[in-house]
Amino acid sequence: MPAAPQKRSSPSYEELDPQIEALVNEVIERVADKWTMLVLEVLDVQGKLRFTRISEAIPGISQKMLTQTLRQMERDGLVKRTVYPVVPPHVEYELTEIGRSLGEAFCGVWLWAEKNLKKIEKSRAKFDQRAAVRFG
Amino acid sequence: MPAAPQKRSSPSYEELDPQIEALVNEVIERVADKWTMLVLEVLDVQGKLRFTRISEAIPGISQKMLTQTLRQMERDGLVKRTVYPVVPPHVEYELTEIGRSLGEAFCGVWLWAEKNLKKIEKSRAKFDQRAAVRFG
DNA sequence: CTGCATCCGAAATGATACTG
DNA sequence: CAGTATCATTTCGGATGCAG
Repeated sequence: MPAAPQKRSSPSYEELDPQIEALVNEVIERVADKWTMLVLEVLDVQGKLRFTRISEAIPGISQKMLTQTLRQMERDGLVKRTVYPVVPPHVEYELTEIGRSLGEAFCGVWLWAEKNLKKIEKSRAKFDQRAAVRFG
Repeated sequence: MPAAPQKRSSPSYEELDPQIEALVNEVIERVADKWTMLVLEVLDVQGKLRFTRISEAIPGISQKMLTQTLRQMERDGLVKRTVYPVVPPHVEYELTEIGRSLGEAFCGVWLWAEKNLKKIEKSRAKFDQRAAVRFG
């Protein structure tokens, strides 16, 4: 998509080839996943952890989703998986360098969410109220 | 939801009540949505736009998803919707102050993705190769 | 032009049972 | 303990038709 070259009043993201941009979008979609972010935070905060510890730290997650998420993160190089060949199995997960840097990058969003939580809730309440009025 | 208060050993993002944290997570999940981010970027770059313009700027999106996304963003106070009572209808969308600040917050993630794209692809290739070997 | 309602198939996720 | 496999369910998303 040749997207007519456009002036950006305030270049906040950078100009990119459409192709690169698509790839970046894809990466972000993957990484901005709900569980991925929670796992990221847990590992960032608590360091090296076993499978069960992580699942305990993330209340709603199923073992299926945790496995899946950890695999993806491992594949993307965000997480390092260490298996100790003992019985019963002992597996540890920890963030890699890239993983930690992603944590930092997300920090901005985290802070934003924290900071704007009240405003958002207020906005929602207002919106819902207006909607309710409309339908009597 | 009384959610048993939990101890956190080493807070990296800020110590938060589990309740606040849950809300923050919820906000992030909402906001980290695929279409939301694309709409966010388009409006950030191009400013005030009509419905059809936005849909043109985001190749894969269906009208349903665009409507849905814009509604959510409006509800969260990220987007301002202006209706000109003319016929045919004329509706314009633009980011609010909060919306723009979210754009900035996400900028870090965007840059991260751009910067680490290569590493991620390399990591994936390696991972997939190992997996392939495992299964002959 | 904008956008809501509905139907339908596809994909994501959860619950459960089982294995090394 | 750390998964895999399977099945049931929910959710998502696209297509279509209609309305203000």
